[in-house]
Amino acid sequence: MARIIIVEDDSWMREELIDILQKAGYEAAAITDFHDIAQQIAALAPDLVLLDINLPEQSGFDICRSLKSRGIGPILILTSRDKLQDELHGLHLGADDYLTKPCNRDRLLARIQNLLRRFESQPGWIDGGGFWLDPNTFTLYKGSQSLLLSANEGKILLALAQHRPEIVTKSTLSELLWGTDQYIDENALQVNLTRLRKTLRQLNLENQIETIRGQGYRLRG
Amino acid sequence: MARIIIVEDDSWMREELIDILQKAGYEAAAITDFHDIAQQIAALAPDLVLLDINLPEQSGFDICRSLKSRGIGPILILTSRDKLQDELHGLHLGADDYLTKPCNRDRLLARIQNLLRRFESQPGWIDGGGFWLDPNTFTLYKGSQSLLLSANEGKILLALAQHRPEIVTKSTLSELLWGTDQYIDENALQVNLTRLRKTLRQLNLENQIETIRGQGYRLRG
DNA sequence: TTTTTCCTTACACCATCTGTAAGTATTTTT
DNA sequence: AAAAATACTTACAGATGGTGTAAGGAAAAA
Repeated sequence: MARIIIVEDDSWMREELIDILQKAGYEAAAITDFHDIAQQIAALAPDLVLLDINLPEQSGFDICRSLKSRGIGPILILTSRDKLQDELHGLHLGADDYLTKPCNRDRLLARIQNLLRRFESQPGWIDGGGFWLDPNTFTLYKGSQSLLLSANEGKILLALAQHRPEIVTKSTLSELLWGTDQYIDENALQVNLTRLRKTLRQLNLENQIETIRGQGYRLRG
Repeated sequence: MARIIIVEDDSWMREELIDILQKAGYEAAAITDFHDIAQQIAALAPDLVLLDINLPEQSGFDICRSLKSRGIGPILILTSRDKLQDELHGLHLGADDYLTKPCNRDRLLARIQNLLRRFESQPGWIDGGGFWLDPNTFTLYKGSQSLLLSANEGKILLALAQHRPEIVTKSTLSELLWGTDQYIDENALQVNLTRLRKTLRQLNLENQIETIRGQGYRLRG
């Protein structure tokens, strides 16, 4: 059974977490000495780390990075809701998932289960049919070739790949790019589609994106 | 095994190079379509580019510059001209080393091995003292903040962090940026140092880089 | 003080990304 | 078949960011 190491300075919360996890069948333990945290965790070789981002001595972010630099993971970050926006949004700090406190028991277990499963066999790439897409860097792979997409190209293609082979409406894409489903200027979206198609053609990916007239687009396959 | 892409218009030479490299255990392939060369190479994501500077259609110099601007490298220039001016020109354009034709087999392989070692990508994060640096993406982390460095900034900071707290000479940095230890234009290096320091200041990292007068720079800590 | 070394700022060039505009092509409807 | 609606493409221009050059200022050493 998976071993989970908890880093949490609030002792009540700590005991609570250990209890929940052990009852769920995990091997759970907590760090109580907050010196050289990364070192300790590394020695314990956990299958998952539960890390509170608000620690007294050392920044949770630094610990997270230190762990990742040692190849340890996955890491599930615990944070209060108000700090989430500021600190975690769009940040590549190496954490694999995050959870806002106070946390619901079921949600916590779901996240952990998900994360453990993901870490077993998840390459971090999305299958687009005839190609692969790295959702973090927007790098497109086909065979031995690769290509870096622009931000707009990446967002569109990722949405299409995630919903493949279903239709993604134009208003959905519009909201993705400009944060509004107002969908005022449809031409801008079309231009971006043209550019994406042109880019795909560089890897000999022809006719991947199908137009559904009056609705939106979808990825073949 | 490392993938090497060859750009050489002389078909005999091309086959010869492929043969040598493949027998040496490399994955070697050549560009045969001399249209949009930089684009092709970029898509192939090579570990090293072997570039003949005398090409029929497009100037090898232009290709070299284009590749470097996309962060592709290292580049080993092949030249039959033995004009020193041209070669220095090439190196200053971003080539990482050069070789005169006709080339000795052993020397070619030695240069390649050397270059590949120099450009090996590293895993994980480098501890810079008050910050962390991702050596692959040149992302700078401090606490909850992160920042993407430019190519030059990243190269310099990475070198400093790797040798911390030792001194990195200016000629070393010059070679890192422009592929030559000639250290011709020291001002360009200083400007890049200024820019790096300014960028570090954005994360409240003051006085991290110390100047060792007459020698070079080093990272405090 | 004088000289050497280092730092900073402003400028110009280039590449990339992106939305706008205008015209073309395709499909649907009448 | 013609008209209308929808989708596509191309060219242009503004914005942004990275870079080397040039020139002058600042700091340290002689």
